[in-house]
Amino acid sequence: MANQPARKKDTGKTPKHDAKSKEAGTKQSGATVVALPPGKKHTINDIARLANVSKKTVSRVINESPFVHEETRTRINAIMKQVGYSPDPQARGLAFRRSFLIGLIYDNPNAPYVINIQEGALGALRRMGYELVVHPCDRNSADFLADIRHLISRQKLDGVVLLPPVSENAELATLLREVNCPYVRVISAALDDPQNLVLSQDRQSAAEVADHLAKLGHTRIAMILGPANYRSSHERLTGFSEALQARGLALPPQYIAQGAYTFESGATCAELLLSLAEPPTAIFAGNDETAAGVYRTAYLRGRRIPDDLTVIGFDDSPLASRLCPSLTTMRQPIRDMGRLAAEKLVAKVAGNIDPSASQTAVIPHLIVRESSGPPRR
Amino acid sequence: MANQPARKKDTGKTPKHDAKSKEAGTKQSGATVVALPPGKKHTINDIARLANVSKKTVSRVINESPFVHEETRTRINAIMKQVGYSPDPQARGLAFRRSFLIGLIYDNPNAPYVINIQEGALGALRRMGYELVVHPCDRNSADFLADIRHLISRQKLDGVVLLPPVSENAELATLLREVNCPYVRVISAALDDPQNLVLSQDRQSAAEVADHLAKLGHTRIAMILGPANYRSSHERLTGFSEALQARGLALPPQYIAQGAYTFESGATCAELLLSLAEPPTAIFAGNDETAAGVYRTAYLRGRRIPDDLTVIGFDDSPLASRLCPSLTTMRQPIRDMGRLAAEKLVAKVAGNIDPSASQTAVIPHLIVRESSGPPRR
DNA sequence: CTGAAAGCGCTTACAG
DNA sequence: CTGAAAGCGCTTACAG
Repeated sequence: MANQPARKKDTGKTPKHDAKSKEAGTKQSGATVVALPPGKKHTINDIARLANVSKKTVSRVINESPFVHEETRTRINAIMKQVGYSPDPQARGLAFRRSFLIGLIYDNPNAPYVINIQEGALGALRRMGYELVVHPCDRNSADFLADIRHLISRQKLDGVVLLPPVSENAELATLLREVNCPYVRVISAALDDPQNLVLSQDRQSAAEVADHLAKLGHTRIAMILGPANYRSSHERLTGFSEALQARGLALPPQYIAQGAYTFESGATCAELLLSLAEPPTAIFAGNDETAAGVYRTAYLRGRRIPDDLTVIGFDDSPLASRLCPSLTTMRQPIRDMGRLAAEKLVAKVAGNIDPSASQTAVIPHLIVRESSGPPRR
Repeated sequence: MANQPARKKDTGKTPKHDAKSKEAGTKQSGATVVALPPGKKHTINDIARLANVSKKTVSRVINESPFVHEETRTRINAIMKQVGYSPDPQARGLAFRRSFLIGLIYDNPNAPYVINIQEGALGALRRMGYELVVHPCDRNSADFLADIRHLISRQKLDGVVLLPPVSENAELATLLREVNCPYVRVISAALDDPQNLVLSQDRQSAAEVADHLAKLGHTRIAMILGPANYRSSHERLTGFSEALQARGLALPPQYIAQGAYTFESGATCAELLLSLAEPPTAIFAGNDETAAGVYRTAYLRGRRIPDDLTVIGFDDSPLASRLCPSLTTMRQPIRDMGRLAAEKLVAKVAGNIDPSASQTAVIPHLIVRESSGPPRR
């Protein structure tokens, strides 16, 4: 690399700027000026002057317009890189009438879930020149919708990602369509146009749990549900009970407990289930939090997991591997879902509705740990 | 309230606009026009026209300038409220040469910690008209500093909040001072000017743990440290050992294990400690994750908590109450720390260095649960 | 392929 | 206490 032949030395081009000399100020010496008063950023005008073109041409390079001479483009790009120029997002947004801001709207899913979605989305958004505005909210608040409407108009969000359970809110989706705000819903059932969804495949996942339990030889199998108004709860129940049935097993009503995806509800429901005359030998908890609640009850009652009771979770949250015994659970590729949602949303914002991305779904799989085993004879 | 006398009805003021009729377009009928073409937001010009003042006066009201007639202010505020006007942050930022964006920079603290800080900060920032830009990073990456420098200049961040462990990074602090970016470090030791800190009081907290163990009657007490290059690890050790000493108890070297604030390190260190000829009867794990690792080892070795072994954590993360037995731990008011950091930072950005806020520290306290008890005789 | 003019929605000096 | 002009850093039509 160091001793490349100096070719094209005879091109006849004069790379020096024929300094227009107006406005060029102190910088019209031969050498390219890089330094700037501290705290001062280069602007598009600086680049234009350095490159000896109009700011419009620089703008074209920034926005990757095809109508720029290859040589010009290369030169301008080099200069921008050299001085460390990056266009001001605010000025850009103002002129574009766009914000390059994507909202992340969520209510109450657990912390690891939010963090993972967030980091997945952030990675993708940064690459594409967007930033993320996180917006925790309360879907039961009276001004839930007004609050979000205000956020969107105030910040001129280019789009929003919705996490369950707010992703299931039909009114919110309607509002977003009304105000013409592109959105992607991370959700467990196809409640919308595929282009607005990232699907989490809860039904298939629950079926995998059923399969695992069936293979272990369990016949007295119970399930703890999530909140009745959570779609994922419904999906998991359907997938689980259908798969059991397909394997000749039943999920009788007394083995279905109404939980709430919480630790406390898991403990309470397990209490109920383990008090039955014929208690189940396996419990599919709605999620990992619920499973921890089941552990709690088993602990208090002196039931050993998995010898006396098999427990399965859902999420593979950090909690799952910290419990003793470690928890068998379904792993959701949550980070990927965040990334996918971001990519899909930006594609929509940019106007390319990629049909291949239309059926965005993600494949979870079972992580078998210590909490599941064959039923005691 | 409902039947207040209608006073001031004889003020003689005509609230109607003597429409200047130029530019007033179609809206010059008597009634105030609120509706707008869908997707179109009101601008400062709309408000000015509706209020029959210059946009500068509206600007003064927005920015709470004292130089506005009270009557004028009231009228303009009413109009803004009525049409649901809020100034465009991008235009505002561009003109102000400020972004109203605060960065949250963190590397690797656990998810609940980040979420709580985030929501605490967000609550405060929103009230003050700022938004939060979250920025997960990798402090071991080669371009760690360049990455952050770039983020700040690209987004023109008005300030940043630093979370441990990056808050302890001296180079980063130096960089921030160089580029003249206000910052607040959430940190466990006063490594900086008080106005740049929110202190987490790790030393006092660890002392409280020592006190609890002493009162229970433990004499063979061990501690698992965090990473050597984490300041909090040092603080907790100092606070713990000094407090033990003050109570006539020792923390001999063989009872000090080098952990890493992780589940795995907790398990490994516990293995070591419990293999000693005279194993400790109590272990102060560096944090809750580490405590979970201790639980794991105790579980595998058939040691019962708290009968055979007392375990104390630090953080009161969600994990603490989910473990069986539930974990005695120090609760840090993390949400408050996020709020405080945001408030402090904005005060600095706005130029008021509130001296009363200079010693911002937060008071943790011990949550006694099931994992601590007297030593077995 | 390139540029001069006008504008995005707000603000800062500068006048009154 | 109030306003007309110019500008923040970028873009969109509109011309060449």
